[in-house]
Amino acid sequence: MASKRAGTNLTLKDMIQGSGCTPRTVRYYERQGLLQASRTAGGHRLFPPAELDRLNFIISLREAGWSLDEITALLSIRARAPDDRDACIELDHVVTTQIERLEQKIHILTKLQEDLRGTKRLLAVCATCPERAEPATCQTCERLPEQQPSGFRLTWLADPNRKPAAFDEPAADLADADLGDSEPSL
Amino acid sequence: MASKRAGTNLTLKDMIQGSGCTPRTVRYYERQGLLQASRTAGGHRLFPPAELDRLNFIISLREAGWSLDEITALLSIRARAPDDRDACIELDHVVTTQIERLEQKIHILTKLQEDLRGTKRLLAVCATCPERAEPATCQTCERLPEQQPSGFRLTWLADPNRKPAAFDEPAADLADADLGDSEPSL
DNA sequence: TTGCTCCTCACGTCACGTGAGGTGGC
DNA sequence: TTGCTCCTCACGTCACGTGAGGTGGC
Repeated sequence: MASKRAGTNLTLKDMIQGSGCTPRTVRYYERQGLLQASRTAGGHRLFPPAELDRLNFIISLREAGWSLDEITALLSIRARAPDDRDACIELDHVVTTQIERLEQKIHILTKLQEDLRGTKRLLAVCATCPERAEPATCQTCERLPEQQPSGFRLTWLADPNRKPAAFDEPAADLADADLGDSEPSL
Repeated sequence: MASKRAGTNLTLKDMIQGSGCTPRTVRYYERQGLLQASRTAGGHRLFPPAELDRLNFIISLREAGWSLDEITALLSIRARAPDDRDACIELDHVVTTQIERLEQKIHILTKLQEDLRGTKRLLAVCATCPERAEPATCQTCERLPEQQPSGFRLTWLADPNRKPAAFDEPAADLADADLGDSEPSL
């Protein structure tokens, strides 16, 4: 009743420093019931050390694209299940599904990373460009390979005068037309 | 003025099928100016084929954690830059930073995946548990290794009677106390 | 005692989702 | 002509962010 020092417990600051997230996020998670905290006499939060593990696990799942509701459900499977056999089966199912979802997500991010590495290589070519070219003329530049990463095509070769696509014409037509009224399109 | 068939252009449906996202997302991106579309006489959207590439690139960047504002900025770097030299330097900088951010994110997701694989292995052990045990007693189970993945600890070993952490006591005390008034904590 | 941190409202925002009610197009 | 898709409001939601104004604690 009197011994309410921080003691072995963690303050909000400890939680921030141990996780890298913002104070607002920690408070929000506590209000949503994802984290549990006691209070000092002055109303400051005190977290048991295990809550930091829990916070970091929650953050990882958020990075992986889980909603807070999904995370809440995962963390309460064993408590909610009628018995441990059911809980074990359900947990295994959720975990298995998530491992596959992660596989896909990692695949997408790895492909994006490769695309950006390729983009960087081609930008290095353009950095030594002998002429001050327009994006439209870059599209036929013989210093560039036939196949280019989409990051390069979309950031470097895209027509800066992208119009509202009002006409039913192939993109090739844009290469030698409309270079007169150039507005950087803000 | 008259030839407003779909022709080489893509309908909303084509965009959905080619990207896997929802119609709402495509409409939202168009309204935000991230995608461009013409309209049929009846008001239906028509997208130039290149917009599908753009959409898929946007989706990848969203998966990687970019905001739509960041994506808009990236896609307009060359159009906004005073000249190509500047644009090239800025693009290279953004791309380089993003490659590193992706490295970190992939690392986090890979670690989570490994953690979940370990969790799955231990759940297989618990699935053949000879006794109907409580989470608290599981914590000292000799069939489990000393070090356990955090996913396993947090979903399987966590005290189902997690209390508001009102006392400044180590978690170990919870293992052999308070098993009387069990409420599944909804 | 000072300064930094913490607190609670309350409103804002980003990226969409969800109906409601009506129209286009093969 | 029927059915499926598309359209635009308009309001809701999720996961926080952003001040405003005040208090705790080493």
